[in-house]
Amino acid sequence: MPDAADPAPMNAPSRRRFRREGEERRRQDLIEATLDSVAEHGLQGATLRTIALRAGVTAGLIRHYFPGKEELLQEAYAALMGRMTEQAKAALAMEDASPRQRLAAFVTANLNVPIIDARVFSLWATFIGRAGADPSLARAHREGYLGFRNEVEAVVAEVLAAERREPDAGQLRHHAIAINAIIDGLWIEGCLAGEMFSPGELAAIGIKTVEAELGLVPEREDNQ
Amino acid sequence: MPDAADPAPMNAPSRRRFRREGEERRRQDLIEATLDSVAEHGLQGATLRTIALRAGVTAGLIRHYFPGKEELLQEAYAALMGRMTEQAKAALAMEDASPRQRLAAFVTANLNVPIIDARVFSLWATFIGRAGADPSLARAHREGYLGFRNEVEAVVAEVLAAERREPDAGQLRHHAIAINAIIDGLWIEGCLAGEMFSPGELAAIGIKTVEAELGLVPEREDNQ
DNA sequence: GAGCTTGTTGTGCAAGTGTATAAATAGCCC
DNA sequence: GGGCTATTTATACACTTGCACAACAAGCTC
Repeated sequence: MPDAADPAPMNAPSRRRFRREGEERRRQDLIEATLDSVAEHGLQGATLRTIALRAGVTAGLIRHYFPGKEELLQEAYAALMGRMTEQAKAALAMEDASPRQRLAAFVTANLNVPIIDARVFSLWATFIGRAGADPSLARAHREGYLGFRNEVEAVVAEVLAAERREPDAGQLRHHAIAINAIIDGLWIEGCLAGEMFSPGELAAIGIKTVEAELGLVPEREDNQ
Repeated sequence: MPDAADPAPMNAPSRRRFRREGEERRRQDLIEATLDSVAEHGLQGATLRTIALRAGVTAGLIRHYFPGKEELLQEAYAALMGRMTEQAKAALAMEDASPRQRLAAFVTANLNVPIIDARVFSLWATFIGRAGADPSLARAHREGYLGFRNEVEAVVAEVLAAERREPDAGQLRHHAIAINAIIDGLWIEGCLAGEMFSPGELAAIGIKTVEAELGLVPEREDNQ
C-alpha cells in the first residue's frame, strides 16, 4: 500500500491536524520563528510562509495574531532588544561584590556566550541597518543604547567613588561612552570571528582596556 | 495642447530616449544606485526596478552588465568595503609626523565625516547581517577586518617603539584588537546617533581612550 | 454528548519579483 | 551619409509575496 507510513487516509481530503495553543504561547512561538527566519534568510527571506512553517502552523494564522508582517517584525525586534538588555543588566546584579568586581563581571558577561552569539549579532545588524530609514527602529535602538550606557555610567561612578576620585558629569559621560564603545567593538569582533580568539581572551582584553580607560592601576601583574 | 511639456510626439509610440555610456561608467552608476537603494530600502526593497530607476535606466539593462541580482549585490558590497578601507588607510599616510600623531590622526579620521556616516553604516549593517549565512560576505568582511587591524598593529608598534617599549607579539595583538574595538564602537555610536555628540567629541574620546589603552602619558592636561 | 466559540486551515488573488528575449536606436567606422 | 553593432528599451512570463476570506474542527460550557 502506498503512503502506508502516512497516517492520513488515502482518499480523504482531510485537513491537517492541529492543536489550539494559548494566545501568549502562539505569539511567542511566532516571534521566535520570525527571529530564526530573519537570522537565517534576512528580512527578505523571512516570508510569512517561511515563518509559519518554522512555527509549525500555516501562514494564514499569522494574520490572526498580528495585523501584518510589519507589526510582527517590530514585535520581534522589540523582543530581541529586550532580551539583550535584560541579559546585559543581569550581569550587574551581583550584590556582594566590589564595584570594580562588578564592572569586570559586567564586561566578562558581555563578551562571552550567550551574548557573544552569531545569530543574535546577525539579527541586530539586520534590524539596525534599517534604523536610518525606519524611525521606530531608530527610537527603539536609542532607548536601548541609552539604557545600557546609563548602567555603565552608574557602575563607573561607583568604581571611581571607591577609588576616592570625583569625576564631574562630563568626565563620567565620556567614560561611559568609551566603555560602551569598547564593549560594543569587542562584542562585534567576537560575534563575527569568535574562533579567532581563545576562550576568555576577549573578556580579558575588555577588562584590561576598560580599567586602563578609567586609570585604574593593574592588580598585581607585570605588563608592558 | 495637453502634454505640451513633454517633448515626445503625442501619438507616436516612441521609445524612451537614451544615451550610450561607457561600460565602466554604467557599471559604476549601477553599483552606486544599488548602494543607494539598499541604504534606503534595505536588501528587500532594493529591487532591480528601483535600482534601474535611480540609475536612470530601465531594469532590463542590468542584465546586460551583471549576470543577476546576486552578482550585482556582491560587487556593490565589494565596492563599499574597498572604499571604506581605502579611506581609513588614507588617514595613515602622513609621512612627516610622529607615530603618536599619526595614530591620533588615524583615530580622528575614523571618527569624523565622511567615515562617520549614517548611510555607510546602514549599508555596512545590512550586508554584515548576512555574513552569518553567506560565506562570501563573511570572507570579505574578515579580510577587510584583518587588513584594518594589521594597519593598527603597525602603527601601535611604531608608537611603542618611539616610547622605548618592547611589547611582544601577543601584547601587540591585544593592543590592536582593543584599539580596533574602540574605533569600531565609537564609529557605531557616531553613525547611529551623531547628533548626541558635539563636533570632535567622539574623536577626542577615541584618542584619549586609545592612549590610555597603550599606557601613554597624557600630554599636558589635567584629567580625572 | 450537543452546541457554540474561535483558533486554525486552505484557497484565492492582485501586486511585485527576477529573469528571458525580441525590438529599436545611438553612435562608431567607412 | 549608410550600414553595423551592441547598448538600451520594452514586453512577457513564471513565480513569490502579503493579504483576504470562507470553511472547518478543537475544545470549552452546559
